[in-house]
Amino acid sequence: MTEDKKSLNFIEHIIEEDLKNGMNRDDLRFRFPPEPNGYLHIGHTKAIGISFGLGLKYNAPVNLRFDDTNPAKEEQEYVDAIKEDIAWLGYKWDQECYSSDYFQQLYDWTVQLIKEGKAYVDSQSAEAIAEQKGTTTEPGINSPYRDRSVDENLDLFRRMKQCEFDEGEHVVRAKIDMADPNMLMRDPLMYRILKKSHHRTGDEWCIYPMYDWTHGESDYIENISHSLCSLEFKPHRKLYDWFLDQVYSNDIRPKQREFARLNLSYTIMSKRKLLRLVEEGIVSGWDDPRMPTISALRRRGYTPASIRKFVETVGVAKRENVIDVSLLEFCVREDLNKIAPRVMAVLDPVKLIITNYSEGKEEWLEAENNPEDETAGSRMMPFSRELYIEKEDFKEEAGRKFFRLTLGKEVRLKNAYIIKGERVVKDAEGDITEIHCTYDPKSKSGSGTDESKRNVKGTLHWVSVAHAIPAEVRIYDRLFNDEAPDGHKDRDFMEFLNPDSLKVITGYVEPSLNEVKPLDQFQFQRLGYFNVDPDSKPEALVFNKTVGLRDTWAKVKPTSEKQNTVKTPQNTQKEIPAIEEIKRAGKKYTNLPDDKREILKNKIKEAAKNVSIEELEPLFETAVKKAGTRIATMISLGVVLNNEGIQPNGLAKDFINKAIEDRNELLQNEARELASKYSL
RNA sequence: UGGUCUAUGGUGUAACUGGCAACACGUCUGGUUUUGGUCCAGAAGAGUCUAGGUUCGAGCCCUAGUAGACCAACCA
Repeated sequence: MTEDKKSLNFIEHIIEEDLKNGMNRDDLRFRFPPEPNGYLHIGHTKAIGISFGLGLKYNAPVNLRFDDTNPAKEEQEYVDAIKEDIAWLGYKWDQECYSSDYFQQLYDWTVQLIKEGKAYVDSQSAEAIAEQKGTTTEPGINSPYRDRSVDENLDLFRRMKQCEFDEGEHVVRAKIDMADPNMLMRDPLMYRILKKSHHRTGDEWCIYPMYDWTHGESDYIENISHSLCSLEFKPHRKLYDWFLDQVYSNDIRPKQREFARLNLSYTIMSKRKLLRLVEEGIVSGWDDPRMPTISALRRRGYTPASIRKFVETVGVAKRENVIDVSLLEFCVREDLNKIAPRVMAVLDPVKLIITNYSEGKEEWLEAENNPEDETAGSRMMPFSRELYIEKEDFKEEAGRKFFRLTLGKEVRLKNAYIIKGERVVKDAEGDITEIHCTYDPKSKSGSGTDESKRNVKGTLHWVSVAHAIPAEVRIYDRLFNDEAPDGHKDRDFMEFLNPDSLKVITGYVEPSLNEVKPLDQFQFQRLGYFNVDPDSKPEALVFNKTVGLRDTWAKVKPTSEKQNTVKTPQNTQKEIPAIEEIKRAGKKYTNLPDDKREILKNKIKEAAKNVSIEELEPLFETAVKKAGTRIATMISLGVVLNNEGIQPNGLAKDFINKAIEDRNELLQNEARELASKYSL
């Protein structure tokens, strides 16, 4: 427990503080409260990771609570999917709860509030109520029903429950304050009539409690100590506390705290928008591997561990954030690198013929399954005269940086022999149909000869034409071309769809893959991580590309050689005006140790090259106050004068003269130097 | 035209009650390597939104700005 050196996030600080102030460690309890109205996505994993992570850290129970107060949107199907996803992620909940379990308790509490004059039945239309609500800048006005008698309220509320009224005829409201600057406090709705069948309570109820009235009370009922949610619920906290005050006696008092939700670049998280992708057939379903849903990630080959690592790495804070997908990709690669067996697959084949290898001969060569895992063992791979290699791995002529096969150059076929490119056969269009090469029989991998250990620059993967299994391979790219597809006010996110987000090709995989099962994961060597799609059948294999290997070659490749690479955003350095740079530097100048000061001084000089004396002048005045700014300004002045070849006068001259009197030695020196140079 | 929240390298998160800004990803070198992967070593990159103030000393405290987010669903 104490060896946990990692710094705490702000929520953990709050908990530590509570513990220090006397809260019992055993009273810690958390919850994850999804509404079962859709599938969980990567954004939810943050909330899941926070609450369940806290549970793990403090060895505290975490409830899974379905916030099912709106039968119009919720379905059992989603409940099941959510449970499956959370379990798959590897988290264990303590109790499985439902807000609907508390409907009776909530009803009873409402009766109590009505009796205390803190709630009333309003019989106006939704429009009228909205109109009276006021705006953010003007207070609302009281409902004409606000002062109904307790008895009348009680009677109406009872009859609402008996389903004597139609939807919209009456609602129950809390009597708080129609002038509160927080709109949520202006007599918020507690109940509405909904004549819908609920996935758990059926037709038992026709009045359903609203979120605000339900959430805090549910936390209270379950003895939740810390109720964590995303930032948009911040304004709800006041109401959360108000409702809690009405029923609170002296038990654990739940605390709502809010964190910033997760945003991922190049994707969208809104359930509504994701639904649109599904309904309009842009994707094949909620688990289309291009979707950000957990089920899609699972199908695509992401591992639970990688997602948990991702959430942990992303951290928890209160400011808006956009996480780059490259971090998610890093997390899967890191995990898969350790566990995914290596195999060979050629996805864009060209035939390679070894002319000095006997026709009809075949050899079975040993190949290790995972260099990162000694226990993974090895397998045998068939080798023969005709192989497939990647088109990309051959060029008739290439520069020194191309480590792959060219005419007259040697490369190694991984786990096999060293070969040398001899000639190419082309079709009528001039496209290469065959590459002919010769091999060095003494160079067989693992044979122990000197030749077998010889190092050549390049190593290629390959499969034997006669033995390879054709397979469908689905290659995914990001669904959107824009970093924040739904971040544009005047443009629909659908405009940013990437037309090339899915490519289906036929590849050739080594024969050891003939017995794969859905979701098995592999590294196709030199290409990336792939898994077996549930659509796969023994006679028709289907693979998904989870993520490519980190590819430093792709970056140095001349653009003409690149194909279909997606433009990634450049790491643009923030542009800071030179004068701004000088001001900033000055601010810190005197606080720095000598060696750092020297670096800073050079920076100032560099910046000053782009500054004119006019731009510098305003600094003379502000410089009077701060020693650091004075000296930065002085240094800049030297550069500027020199650049412009002018004599300092006016403000500049005064500044230099004053500086000679300054008690800061550094400044004095700079000033004296200038003074003597321009003989002032 | 109100209220609430937020502001630290390209991105994300740190910095215990004020003490010369750290970690991860990304980027760039070099080494190892029968994966242009992994691994190892190293580098560059911010002076903490702006302007003031308090202090011997401010990313942390105060004031005023600026920018962004959220808030007026019988949704959660």
